[in-house]
Amino acid sequence: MTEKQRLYKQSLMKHLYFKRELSCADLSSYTDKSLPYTAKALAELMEEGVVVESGHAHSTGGRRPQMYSLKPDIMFVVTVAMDQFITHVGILDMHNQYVGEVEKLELDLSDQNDSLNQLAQFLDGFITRSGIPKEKIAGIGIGMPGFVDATKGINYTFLQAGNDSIVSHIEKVTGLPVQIDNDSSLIALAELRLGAAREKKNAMVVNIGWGIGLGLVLNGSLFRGTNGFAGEFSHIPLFTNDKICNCGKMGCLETETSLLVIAEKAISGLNAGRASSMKNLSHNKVEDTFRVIMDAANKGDKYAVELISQAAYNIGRGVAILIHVLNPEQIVLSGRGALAGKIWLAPIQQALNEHCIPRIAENIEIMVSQLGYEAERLGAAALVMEHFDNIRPQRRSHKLLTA
Amino acid sequence: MTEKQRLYKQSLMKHLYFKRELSCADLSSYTDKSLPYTAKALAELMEEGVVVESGHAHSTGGRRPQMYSLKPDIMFVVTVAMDQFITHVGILDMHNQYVGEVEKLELDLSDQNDSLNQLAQFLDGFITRSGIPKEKIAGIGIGMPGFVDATKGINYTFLQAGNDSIVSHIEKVTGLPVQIDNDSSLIALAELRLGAAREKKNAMVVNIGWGIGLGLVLNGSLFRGTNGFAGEFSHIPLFTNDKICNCGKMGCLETETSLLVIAEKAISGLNAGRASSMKNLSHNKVEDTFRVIMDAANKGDKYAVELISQAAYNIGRGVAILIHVLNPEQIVLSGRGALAGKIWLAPIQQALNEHCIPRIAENIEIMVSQLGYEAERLGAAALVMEHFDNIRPQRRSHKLLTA
DNA sequence: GGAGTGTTTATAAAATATTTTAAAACTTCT
DNA sequence: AGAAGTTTTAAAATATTTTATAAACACTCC
Repeated sequence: MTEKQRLYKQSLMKHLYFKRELSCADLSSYTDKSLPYTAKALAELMEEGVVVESGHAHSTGGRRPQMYSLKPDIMFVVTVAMDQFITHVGILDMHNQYVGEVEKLELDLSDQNDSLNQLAQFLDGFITRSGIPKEKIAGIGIGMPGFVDATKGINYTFLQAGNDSIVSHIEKVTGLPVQIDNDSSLIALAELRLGAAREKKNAMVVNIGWGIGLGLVLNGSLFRGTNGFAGEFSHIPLFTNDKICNCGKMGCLETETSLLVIAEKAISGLNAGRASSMKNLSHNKVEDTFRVIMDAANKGDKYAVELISQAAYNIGRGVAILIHVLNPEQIVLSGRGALAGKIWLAPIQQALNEHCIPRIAENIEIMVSQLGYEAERLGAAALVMEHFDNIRPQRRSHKLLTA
Repeated sequence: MTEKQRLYKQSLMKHLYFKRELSCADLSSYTDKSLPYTAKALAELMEEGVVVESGHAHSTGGRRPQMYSLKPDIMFVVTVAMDQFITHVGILDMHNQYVGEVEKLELDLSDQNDSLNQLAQFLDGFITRSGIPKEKIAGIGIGMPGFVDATKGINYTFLQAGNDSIVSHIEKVTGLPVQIDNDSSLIALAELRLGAAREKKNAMVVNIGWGIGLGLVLNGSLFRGTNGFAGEFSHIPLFTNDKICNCGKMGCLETETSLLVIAEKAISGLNAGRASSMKNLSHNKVEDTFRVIMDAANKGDKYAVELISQAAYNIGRGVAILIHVLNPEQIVLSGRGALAGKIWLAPIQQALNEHCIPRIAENIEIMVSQLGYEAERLGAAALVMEHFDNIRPQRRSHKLLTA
């Protein structure tokens, strides 16, 4: 088998991973190769035990197509979803089902000490504990907040690795191929391949969290810009307020819209005597504080709704800019904030009505993500599979395709 | 010769058009085909008289490559650059040299009457007068302001064509393939293929004119969004002023930055007694008024410089947003405004310093276009050639490749 | 200032990849 | 039951790359 054919088969596997189940004709048109040619490759993959038949699909007026899917245990992906304090690690099979438990690692990203090595060691141990042989692991996908240069494998904000890159350090420790990217981009990737943005060509995925992240789907694929920094939505200069952002500048979108800002406004508002059902908010436990605010808003607490609406409206102003510049067909709200769902939707829509030229906004679909907390984890796995058909061969165990 | 080979040769021609002169090895790597294969196609193109040898290039350490270029008169492109009042029409050969004179047509775009048909008839007459047989014309490229849907061939702002599209109407009258796009996008295309953004993967081309246009180069090609509306920079909601924009909304970038606004500010400032060397500004002749302001600024008139600087700074704020969202490697200033050159540069840079996260802005190259008024015309020609390797065959005369 | 070494381009022949064509096998619709 | 549409398979034809070899040139070393 030549390199080229191997690559083609990997590309088929990639499509089968993302779409779960496809006919030979589907694969042929996705890969732009002729039917007989993909049929041949598919037959080989079945011979190798990688692909299995999975029944027949409905007829569309002719012979019913034989469907194919990946054998779920032919390969696995390690997914790592980090936030500032906690890292979730899991293993997914080729049907995106968890194998074993998702484990938590308490890792303070802003702690400059030894976090990277801690992570690497933990991952190596986790893989060993799982009992899955490394030859069957396609790679490790990592999502983290911060300024991530995905091509260099570096995070300029967290986990400094000295001279080494994050990617190469973990690759050395685990012996497996590693991919990293910014959390918002991975959420967008998950939506693109497995979620609301499937089949969309241009979509904006807004990640409402401690900052306001953005993942861009342009021309049907994830867009990362020149250095992988694209989507720094949180720090666009949109206000003429005097609030200093933690990026050092003033007037960033984040200074009026992030969950942190909402929490702080709530606390100072209550202290100033605003009437509300909310109680016991604390600066220290932002996570809890925010949950309380969300719950109150869901129950109709007027002040809580007002706080969220203000933030949402301002996010909407930012989204209006995106719409004018990029003319997307869909906006997906995602992240912690979006879990509260539709409270965000109306004020954002309101802002779009006020700030968008009607013709450019009229057909845009605005929705809340269904993937929830799974988004980043699925995105991390998707990141590995996204590269599966053009990964450097020496980085992949040879046994994967001959097992 | 099969369809596929014909397409491949057309793709070679396209590359030769844009790069002017290439070696066989260059073409092979641009098109991702093997050297012997492109050598064979190239030999055929030479046989057909389409391609000629054009000397040897310098050696890069080995045998000097034979260079090839298109025979300039093998084919021609009609370029049409429209603004609100005047339309410039010309014919370019395969070396981007004008054949005959550029002709002007006074055509008021906002006049709903019969402008489209007038244009179509004028173009047909122009082509006939040129003496070039239609079989040798690859197509007509048209750039115009407004909301252009390039795939549908419609302009929602100007030149309504009833049930018909602009493209199909002109195709019917002239019998030639027609492409249209928004003026700012064409300027960006010209910069990408023939100007400052050659070899760049991500660039923003800002078109400073009666509005502030934007052309986006993303992943090495022109980005148009879902409906071809991408780049509506002029109407992003960036200010909380009360000025009503001609789009009907308030706070658009255009309300503080367009050349029209600068002219109006200048007039009212002078009426209010501001000291300046500028004289005789008039609301009616904005074109002249703006020229006077530019000249004054170039000569150091303090008020003129101040007016332009304010506008430029605000454009810079908008560009800062683009930089955060799209992480480009280059910003090109273009259009009428940029003809005044470097007066704009400093305030824009100033705004970026204030509003951009340093790491994301530090390597961005900001420059003034060298193409000047030629940009849109070259872009219109480039638009035709951009589609040359995937145009529907029935839309092209058969003689082009067998002449 | 030539001989040797390494690099790049050019071309022909051989090998392989890929598509086209055609026919068979199903399914649905009428 | 027959017509029309769709998938599947096999054989033939074509497209494309690989391999091998030669030619042209730059650079270094003596």
